[in-house]
Amino acid sequence: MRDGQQRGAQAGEIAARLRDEIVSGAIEGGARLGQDALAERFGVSRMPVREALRLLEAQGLVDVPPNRSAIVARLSRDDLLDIFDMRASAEPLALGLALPHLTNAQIDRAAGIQRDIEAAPLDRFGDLNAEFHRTLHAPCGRPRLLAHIESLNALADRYLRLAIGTMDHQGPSDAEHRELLEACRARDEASARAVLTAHIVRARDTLAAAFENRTPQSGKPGKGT
Amino acid sequence: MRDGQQRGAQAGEIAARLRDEIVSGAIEGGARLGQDALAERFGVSRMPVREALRLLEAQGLVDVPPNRSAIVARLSRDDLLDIFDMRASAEPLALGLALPHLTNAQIDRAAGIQRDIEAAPLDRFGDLNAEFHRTLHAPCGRPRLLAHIESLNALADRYLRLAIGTMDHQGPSDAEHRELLEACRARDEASARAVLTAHIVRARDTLAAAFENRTPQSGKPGKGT
DNA sequence: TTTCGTAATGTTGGATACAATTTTATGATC
DNA sequence: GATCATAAAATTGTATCCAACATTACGAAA
Repeated sequence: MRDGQQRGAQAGEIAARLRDEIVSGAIEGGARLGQDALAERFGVSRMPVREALRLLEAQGLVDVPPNRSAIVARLSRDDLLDIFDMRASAEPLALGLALPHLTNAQIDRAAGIQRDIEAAPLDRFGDLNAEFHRTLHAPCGRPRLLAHIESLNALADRYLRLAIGTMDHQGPSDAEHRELLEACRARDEASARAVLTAHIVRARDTLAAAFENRTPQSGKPGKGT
Repeated sequence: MRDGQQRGAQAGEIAARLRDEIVSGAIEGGARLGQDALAERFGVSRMPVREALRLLEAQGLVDVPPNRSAIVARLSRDDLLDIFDMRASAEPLALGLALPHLTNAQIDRAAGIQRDIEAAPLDRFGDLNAEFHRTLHAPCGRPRLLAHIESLNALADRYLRLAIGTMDHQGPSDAEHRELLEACRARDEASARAVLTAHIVRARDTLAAAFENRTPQSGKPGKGT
């Protein structure tokens, strides 16, 4: 970690790596993130670690209570609904704004990503799926909205990984993605928004059901690394 | 500043005071926020100042480029549209979710706030208006959604203050608030959402028009304190 | 005069050191 | 054995110090 990066980038780098581990489930909800342990692990002082934790807090992935160790945000059914309803509200907005500026080349690119999704292993679904939607949303030209959606996707991925493979999510998702591409090709905003909303709402309900039947994760703290 | 606060609260306190000054326009967009100057002004070291700047950055009120001084986010028409379209998407969602849990007492409280709005001086409109909407949204029980809306309102207030008084915003706004209260009393979700959406979209368009005719703020840096 | 390169100044990022708070461990008392 | 008070250890918050980067000032050359 020490070398090979610009001066003000340590916090961002640490945040990115922690984010990956939290989203992937390598670090479970409720785990303690001690500043000292993290600093030693990444070979830096506690200062960039603190900034990284603040970044993750702003994104909603960790909770940083005053004078106490940071805690990885716990998963809950209410939180899942909170996140996915926000997605169902924000993403169709971005798509609708992007549609008039969307080029056929961009739609083709999204279609290519969808082919990758159907061919690639399941553990890459999260990243590819985000890339698919990002391609369709980007032309909206709204930096704040896009950042908001990215942030929500990171939160949503934690729930997705819990359920992926356990339920029949992939089949319907692929079909909906193709429907979405068709609506985009036709530049049919109402249809595209409706398909996307239904896509997210169905994912929400599928994941909520899967979340209830999950193998209960160890509720105890679990010393963090 | 030194006394009268808990140990881990300096950053939050500083952030709150800076936020007020930015939102109220006391510090203009583009102003430099030097860590040293802020630390001296608040009578603390640069460390809590840095955290405060990160908080404000996460909220989108300042830009913190690496190795350079923080800058108060500049206002722009595109940014205004970005913010208000997100509000028009998020707030009706919160209202719709809150409506089934909304009590008559809460609606009465909102009506009381609306009476205050119509009586109070214009410079209190921002706070009271936020309180009015907060009262109606709170029962939705979605912490992330509510925090998102609060954050957007702080951003929106900057544009509101630019235009307040210059255009006929107050009249329509009061009427729309009363319409909204009626729809809530009738527990008519579709109507309430429609009224709120129109309320925000009209505000967006009014403020966008006012923004074009604004007295051009000094585009130069302006040493910030 | 303009432009480019270099030095001086100012400002931020990170490391170390210390103070305050929380947490855990210990022991006394019921 | 359980509970509460007290003390030790661990952990965070803040201050101070140094190094790296950026900006500005200055001067030389075209």
